[in-house]
Amino acid sequence: MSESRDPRTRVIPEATVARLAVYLRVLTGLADAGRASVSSGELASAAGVNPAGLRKDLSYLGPCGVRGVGYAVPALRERLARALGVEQSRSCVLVGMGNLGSALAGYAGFGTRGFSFVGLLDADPARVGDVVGGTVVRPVDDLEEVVAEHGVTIAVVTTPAPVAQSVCDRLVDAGVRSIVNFAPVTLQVPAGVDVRQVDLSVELQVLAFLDQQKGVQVVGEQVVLP
Amino acid sequence: MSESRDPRTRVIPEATVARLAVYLRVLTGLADAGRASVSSGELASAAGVNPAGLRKDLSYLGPCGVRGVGYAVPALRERLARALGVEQSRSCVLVGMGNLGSALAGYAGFGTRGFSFVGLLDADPARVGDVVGGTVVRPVDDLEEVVAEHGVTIAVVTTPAPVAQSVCDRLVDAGVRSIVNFAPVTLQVPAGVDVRQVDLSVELQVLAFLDQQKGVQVVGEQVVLP
DNA sequence: CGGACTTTGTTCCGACGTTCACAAGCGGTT
DNA sequence: AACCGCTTGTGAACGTCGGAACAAAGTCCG
Repeated sequence: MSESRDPRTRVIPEATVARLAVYLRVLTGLADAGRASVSSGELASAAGVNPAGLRKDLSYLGPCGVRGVGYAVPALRERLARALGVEQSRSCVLVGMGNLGSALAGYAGFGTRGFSFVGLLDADPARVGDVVGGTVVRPVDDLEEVVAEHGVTIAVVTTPAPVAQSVCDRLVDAGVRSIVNFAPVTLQVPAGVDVRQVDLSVELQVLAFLDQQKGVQVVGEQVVLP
Repeated sequence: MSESRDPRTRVIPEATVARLAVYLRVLTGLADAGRASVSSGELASAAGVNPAGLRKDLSYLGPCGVRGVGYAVPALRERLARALGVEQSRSCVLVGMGNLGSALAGYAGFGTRGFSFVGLLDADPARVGDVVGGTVVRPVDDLEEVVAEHGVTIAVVTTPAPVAQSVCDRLVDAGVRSIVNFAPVTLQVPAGVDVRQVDLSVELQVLAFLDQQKGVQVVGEQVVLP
């Protein structure tokens, strides 16, 4: 139940993992530009974080820089990719080929970031057979088959909200252990399954709140607090 | 520069604000179902959080429940909407009408959640003039005009990565203070402007990392940590 | 009318994350 | 070969966040 205190197993905080992914993106850009090395200050600036925090994040992977010089771009890039588990491409399925699903499936950037959609599923027969991003859309009934076929463990849900939970249940039963959910519902999953919720409405409402706070200070427009 | 310590102004943590938006979504569903009251336990279960944490979140708004009974659904819903600043609809602009931008602009759910896209902008002349979700797409050159026209303070960026920063700069110059960015780049903004980054690649990579960790525990496959 | 049960609101505490500041180490230079 | 400047890596303090236990308060029932 409790995590082992094994000092050899460095536990990496989830917040750090998310930032490592950002560093990896920045490093890929630097590598494409032909840069050989970077300092923590420059990397931190490009990633929008504190330099000391960045160094601490990287230190979870063990020493990977050279003092007085900085970090070797290609080596650090590969090390981050290995730590994140995207060294070789990982297979994903995407359920729900509406506008949003089609947009995600057609985005070429995932291939270069270590992910490939091996299954695109939709319940609408009119959409089945379409080719999006080089993959053919299959009926949602093939869900279990596709997951088993490729040993998929990661799924993206872009279905309408009312069916998201049932799709999620089927995915979990089929063996999927990690889900990104774009439907505006909170998915109920058993322990051991990770869900990351992406909800534009929530993002907008957080901004609206911050905006409102700023509005009081900047504009001076009266805002009645009950 | 520093926040005022005014005891009347309850400072609400950003993490709490994000959860309040989730509670609001759940409450709207309950209201549509005709429910009159809810307990913190039921709300917390539906939102996927701890009941005690939920009560603490709500307590930032002041007492809003009845002991021994629970929370009145319509009253709490309205109170949350007011706290988040989405009591009346807020105007937003969306820049970049590719697949993703079109998907977001066409999603009807934002209207019911207090947001309306009063401006849809794209650099491609072939897309200008299209009607998405009832709004006509205008050239990106109209950006400053549209923002000023409606007093827009919130923007959504769904452009290709290379132009996201320049679009962001123009938005900020035009007066936008809150931005949701879907482009896979870290936007540089002056102080006082809030950016919320949404990056599916990052979400997937975090899941890949967690997935990999689970794989070590379950499968027992050796993973060499240098 | 009083007591007991239910549910909220609050307080306390432990853990986590972030930041600052300093020591350690490497390269370049004289 | 030794020194100096630069950058990494780490240790410690601070603030924040999340969870659990407890007290307050209102309702329902006998």
